[in-house]
Amino acid sequence: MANRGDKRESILDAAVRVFARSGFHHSRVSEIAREAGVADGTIYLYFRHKEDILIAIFEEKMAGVIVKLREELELVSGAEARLACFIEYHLTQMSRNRELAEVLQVELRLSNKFMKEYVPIRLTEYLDIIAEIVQEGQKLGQFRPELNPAIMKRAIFGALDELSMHWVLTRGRRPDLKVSAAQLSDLFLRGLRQTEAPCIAVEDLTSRHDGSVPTLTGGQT
Amino acid sequence: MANRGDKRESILDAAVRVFARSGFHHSRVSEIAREAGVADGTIYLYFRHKEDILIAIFEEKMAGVIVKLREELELVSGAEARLACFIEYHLTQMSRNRELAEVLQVELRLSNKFMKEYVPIRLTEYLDIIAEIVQEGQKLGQFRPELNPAIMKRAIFGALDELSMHWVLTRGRRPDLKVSAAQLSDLFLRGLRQTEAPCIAVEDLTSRHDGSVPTLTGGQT
Amino acid sequence: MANRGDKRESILDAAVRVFARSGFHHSRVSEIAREAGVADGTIYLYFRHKEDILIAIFEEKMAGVIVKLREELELVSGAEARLACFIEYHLTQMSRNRELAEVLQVELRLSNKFMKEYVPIRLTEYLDIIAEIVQEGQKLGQFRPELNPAIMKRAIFGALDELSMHWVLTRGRRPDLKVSAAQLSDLFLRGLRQTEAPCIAVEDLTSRHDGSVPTLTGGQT
Amino acid sequence: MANRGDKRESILDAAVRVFARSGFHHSRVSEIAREAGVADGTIYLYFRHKEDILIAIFEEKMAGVIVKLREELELVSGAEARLACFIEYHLTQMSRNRELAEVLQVELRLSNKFMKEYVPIRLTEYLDIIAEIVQEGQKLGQFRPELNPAIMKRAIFGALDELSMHWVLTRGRRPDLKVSAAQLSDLFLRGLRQTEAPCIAVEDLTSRHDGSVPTLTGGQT
DNA sequence: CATGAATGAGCATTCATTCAT
DNA sequence: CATGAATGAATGCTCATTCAT
Repeated sequence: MANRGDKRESILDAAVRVFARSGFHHSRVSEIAREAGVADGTIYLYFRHKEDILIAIFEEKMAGVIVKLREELELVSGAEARLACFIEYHLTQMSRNRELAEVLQVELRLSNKFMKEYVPIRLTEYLDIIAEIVQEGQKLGQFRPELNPAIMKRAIFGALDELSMHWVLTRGRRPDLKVSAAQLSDLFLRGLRQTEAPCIAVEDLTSRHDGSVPTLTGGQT
Repeated sequence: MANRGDKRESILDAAVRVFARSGFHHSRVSEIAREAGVADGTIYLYFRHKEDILIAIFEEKMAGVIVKLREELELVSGAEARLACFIEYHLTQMSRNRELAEVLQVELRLSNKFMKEYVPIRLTEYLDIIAEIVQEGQKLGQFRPELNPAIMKRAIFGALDELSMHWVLTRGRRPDLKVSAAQLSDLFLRGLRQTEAPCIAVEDLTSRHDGSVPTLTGGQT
Repeated sequence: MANRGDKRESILDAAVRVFARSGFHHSRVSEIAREAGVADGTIYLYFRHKEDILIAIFEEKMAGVIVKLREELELVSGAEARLACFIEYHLTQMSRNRELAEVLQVELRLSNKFMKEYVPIRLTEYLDIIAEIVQEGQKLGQFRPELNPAIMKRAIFGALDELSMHWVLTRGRRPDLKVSAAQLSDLFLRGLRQTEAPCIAVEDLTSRHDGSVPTLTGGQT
Repeated sequence: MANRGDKRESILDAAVRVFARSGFHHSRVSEIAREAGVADGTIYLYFRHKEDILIAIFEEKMAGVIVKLREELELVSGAEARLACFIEYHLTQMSRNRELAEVLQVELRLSNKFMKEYVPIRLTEYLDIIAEIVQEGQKLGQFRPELNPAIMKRAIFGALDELSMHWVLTRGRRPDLKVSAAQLSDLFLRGLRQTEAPCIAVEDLTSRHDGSVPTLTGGQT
């Protein structure tokens, strides 16, 4: 524990373990302190309150996830492949680190501050990666231009998140996330994809819902 | 307030107002009691804990939603139209009752008991309606049989839920849910739909992920 | 349950069982009501409050005890034999009815009202029986006149009560109350008894403590 | 209030005053805190529950009483004189500190935990001092060997306790404890004492109760 | 007399946070 | 920087008792 960063880090790591073990609300700050090997008061030199730790876990871990995610995406070319890569990466993270997944999926959502006050910079960044991929696909003519990337990013993230949540909350034999990833990729890629020879049915459908032309972004971002 | 049901109902209604106004954690049981016009103790004749009220709100309101949803679905024929109907119905509910939406989307998730101990019967039922529609489409040859309904239901619900959450949490000008519904319908229907003449690309995609044949349900239900 | 007396009686009996089982503080009035087969409110037609039941148990049961005790004492003649009879009778009651003994020895003392507000008519009566025996012995020249019956009655009752309490609170193999009775009789009779030829030592002792003559009643009654 | 011990002590002293004034059940923890000049929470750094304070008062004060009692007993020689000393000491304590006596005699007994869960180490120690004196007297041939010290200690303590309780609960002119002490000493010493020339009557009495020889200890300790 | 739904007073305890050292 | 003893706000829930029927 040579420098400031290390102590902060050890508190965060301790918190992940404690939160995963006891849940956020039942975790005592003093327990995190003990687990981290520091005094109670020391924690307040690095974090403003208990929920700050939770949010810091999210920010810090998400930052790492995003960096690695971008690296993965670099290795793949084409919007389709990249989206599939994103989906698989997201779900793969779950099984990589059970404790962290538990904290990010469940405990984080139990925090008032996170849900209501916090502006999730990293989450926005994460979602925007999806939007970027969608836009890239649209630019290259692979994905349909009439689909609003701001809505697509939430649809795709929502699907991933729901499946992740289900996986984390499942006791006993968990669903195979490989299969889930394959299915979601299949579903979303087909949904997004530009049909070489657009069928009449598609046009009908689109018009049936809002009667508007491809630029139906609805102002959402 | 003639009978038992009425008193219970008035407590639930009061709770929705109070929870939406102050948030679950900051709501005092005594405030709910005052708002409902009963004594504090009376609440405990109908509910075991404060969180019980929250869960009852969910169960009760969902039960109503499900009944009306099924009625709506009766009016529409064909898996495609029914899925579109479902999606629109889900998002439409949000704007119908802001207070209730706030409670169900945000406050409910802040409850430990709900997230961890509660077995969400109504939610399961709700999700299964999606699965039924998907299966119906598969049976009729409209939707691709290789897609696992148990995964699809979560993907679709997750997307709806994420967009709902975003809508509820947005301060200021909210996204147009009509547009969101249209986009989601478009996305998912295309994703699910059986292409008359399956393109080679699709087969490639499927095989790329798991190399298996259409029945990749992965044992998930 | 033909008449008023019966219902009152059944409530008292139920209360003894419930108090012995759960302790006074943990016993719910509603539980006593259920056990007695009456409605909660009915109890308040016969008793003013919960502690009233406890005190009524004491009064009622003591009344019976006193009646039978007096009958027993009638059969014996002589102050010495009567005191021995009293002692044995008191301790014998314990093992007769475990539940009642538990309630009278332990639960009753846990009641604020009993300890502080209640004027224990029956207990006074009970104690006075001891005093009467002592006075009888003094009148007949069997017991020493310098001993104050008002103090003796408390000394003897206190000894009996402490041994009873110990017996009730003992888990496992309980002390043999027959032996205790024999020892107490031996102790107190010797202590009270007029020695034909008073030894010098006794006079020394008495004078050592207060230097007064035999009539040291100290005004206590 | 320089150190830890002082703070604990001031809480105990405050508690004695508050308990004596309002009774244990009606005393608020916050009132004790105010009286002691500490925060409510501070009390829980030194005691686990409210009842813990009560029990600590007993343990702590009894420890002091026992120490001083042993000192007093050192000054006196002979089992007889020592028993008389014990009796006088016990009753003298009452009038020394009215508040403490009130708490130890009345409030303490109103505590469920004290009566049922607590193992009274100090009380046992206190009782055993009586037993030791009795045994000493028996060894020296002053007290009758057939009397079981384990029963005697409870008889003597019970008598003292009953007289103490009566004294504490008496409103108005209280009995003179000096007189009570003298009477009890007289009673018990005569009861215990070995008669130089045992009268026939005594043997009769002993045999009347159990027909056994002097070793009737009944296994009690 | 009997009921039992409704009442509402009452408070110990926890634990995040602070700050003097 | 680090400590950890001290703080004190904050409230859900129980259950004896009532009283309209």
